[in-house]
Amino acid sequence: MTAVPLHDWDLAPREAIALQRRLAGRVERADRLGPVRHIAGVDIGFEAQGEITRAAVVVLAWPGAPGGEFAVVEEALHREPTRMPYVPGLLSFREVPAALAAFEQLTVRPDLVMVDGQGIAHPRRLGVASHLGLWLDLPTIGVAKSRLCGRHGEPGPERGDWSPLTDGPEDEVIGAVLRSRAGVKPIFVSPGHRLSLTTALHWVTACLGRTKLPEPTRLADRLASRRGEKSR
DNA sequence: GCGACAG
DNA sequence: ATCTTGTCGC
Repeated sequence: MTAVPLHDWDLAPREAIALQRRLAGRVERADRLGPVRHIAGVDIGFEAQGEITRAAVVVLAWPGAPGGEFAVVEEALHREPTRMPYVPGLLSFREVPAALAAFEQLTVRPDLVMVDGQGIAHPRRLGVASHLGLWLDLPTIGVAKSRLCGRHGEPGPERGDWSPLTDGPEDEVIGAVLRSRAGVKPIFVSPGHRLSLTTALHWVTACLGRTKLPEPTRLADRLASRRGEKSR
């Protein structure tokens, strides 16, 4: 095997970019999902002025209740010293190691994973969702709150309306700008690994509750930012 | 050289 | 991402 050892997470920007180019070629954009019974949400937060990284994973049962509520099957939180600063385009090297550690705590292996960040909607087509998907060998979807690269028009006003996110000279479609809630800034959805954009949109839409973010990501976000203790 | 830039 | 109060609106 030509597996990259874990210590190679600490690479100089130059090498990290070269690695992304190689890994991008291994990302699968065609659907390869099994039956979906468990959907996970992943997000990373920080504490102590960014010195400590908090990786949170929340596993939900599919399907949920009619009202858009899902049963939480399991939660995992991993804390570790932050390994590197935020560098646009190299986010996965900062967040994926901690996310993998959190996944190791799980007793159930999710069938689909939603990650806070971009999938292939990345300069080298290897956003954090794609990178994590490759390491876990699981279908992943990138759900970002803002744009990293690409061009797009304004999506329609209704929940579910979306417009394609394109990039490059060939106008390659790399994701979708989705109106997840009326009257709110849209979210950026892109395939991470092992699924198409159409399928990614299907699942993100299916997991929308009353808020802007789909439930998996929203709950992971809350746990990573330790907001679960507050407001109660 | 001048912007743009997930979390 | 995180630091932070009140405030506008359903």
